[in-house]
Amino acid sequence: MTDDYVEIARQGRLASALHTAGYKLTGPRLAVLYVLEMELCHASPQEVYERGVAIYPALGLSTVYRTLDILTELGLARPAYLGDASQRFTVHHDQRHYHLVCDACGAITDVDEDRITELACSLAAGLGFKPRGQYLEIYGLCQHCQAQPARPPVN
Amino acid sequence: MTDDYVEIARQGRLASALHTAGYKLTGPRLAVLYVLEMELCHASPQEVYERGVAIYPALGLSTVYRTLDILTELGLARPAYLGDASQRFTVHHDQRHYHLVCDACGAITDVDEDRITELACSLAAGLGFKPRGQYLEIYGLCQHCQAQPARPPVN
DNA sequence: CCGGTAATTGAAATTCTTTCTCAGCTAGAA
DNA sequence: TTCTAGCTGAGAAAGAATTTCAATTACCGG
Ligand SMILES: [Zn+2]
Ligand SMILES: [Zn+2]
Ligand SMILES: [Zn+2]
Ligand SMILES: [Zn+2]
Repeated sequence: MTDDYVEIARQGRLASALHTAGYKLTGPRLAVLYVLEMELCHASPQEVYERGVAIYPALGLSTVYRTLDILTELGLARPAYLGDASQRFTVHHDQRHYHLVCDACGAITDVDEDRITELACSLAAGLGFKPRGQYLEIYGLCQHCQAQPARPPVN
Repeated sequence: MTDDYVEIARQGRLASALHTAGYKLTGPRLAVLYVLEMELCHASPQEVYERGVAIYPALGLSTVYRTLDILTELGLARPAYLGDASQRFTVHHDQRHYHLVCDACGAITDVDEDRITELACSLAAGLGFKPRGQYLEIYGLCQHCQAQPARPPVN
């Protein structure tokens, strides 16, 4: 029923990583993981909290922050500024993660491109730097906003 | 004497851009520009403020924020999270800007690499995205910290 | 060189975000 | 079922960023 999220989240990639690392899979935590995995992959703690409360009403904001911290520590999320230049966003990641961020509507498109990965790695190696993860953000106008003369389609 | 900063800052790239855009070149503002241009290219507003006060004692923190906002608006700086995952950093930029960020000591190394630029542009173009600027962050361990077993050399 | 004026300023208040503390609760191993 | 280390939410606190406002100032035009 309304608790479906527990089973779904429990089977997810994030939950399994937390479990492997020795963290308990509690209700509040699973709600946060569910939100991150099924609803928002690019979100501020506040947004995660708002969605999470809808799923698990007793959820506290502290738990959202704590869970995001754990995910970051495990390399499953990272803090980033995407566009709005002020809110703290945390996003899923896989050691490498490339974004197209629209200046006009804020839309974020994930891109996967091995060539960038290779190039970045060889570049780092050439400078004696041992890379752990890499993130590229390309800002500009999405296809939709290039046509539109004016403002945001969403929000 | 102690006012050298005014002339130096006034002749800088940032001041000239602000002037062109119609902003006044005031003492406090020039102090901030001086700091950004001559002392810190990757800094938090707080750090900019601290250095700025040394140059222009009456400087207010609000002015630092306001100046950083203007620079961002003009595309001369950008907000970013680099490493510490919590402080707001603003950095200079030139439409493209690539960083090596050390997980251990926090050192930030600028890298310029045309191949990345080309690759990113062609990638974006292929997806109908019109790029304006691009930023790559590679996290990992700098040469120094690969050797060291433990903690930060700086700070 | 000298006003006049709109832009800019710092301080303080305010708001927003993040972290900390702590007493009670709970997942999960045994 | 029991036990306990780990986890929880609430509220307090700390930190960052923004807003407000009366006083000041850059700089254009005269
Ligand atoms: Zn768009
Ligand atoms: Zn993404
Ligand atoms: Zn280092
Ligand atoms: Zn840089």
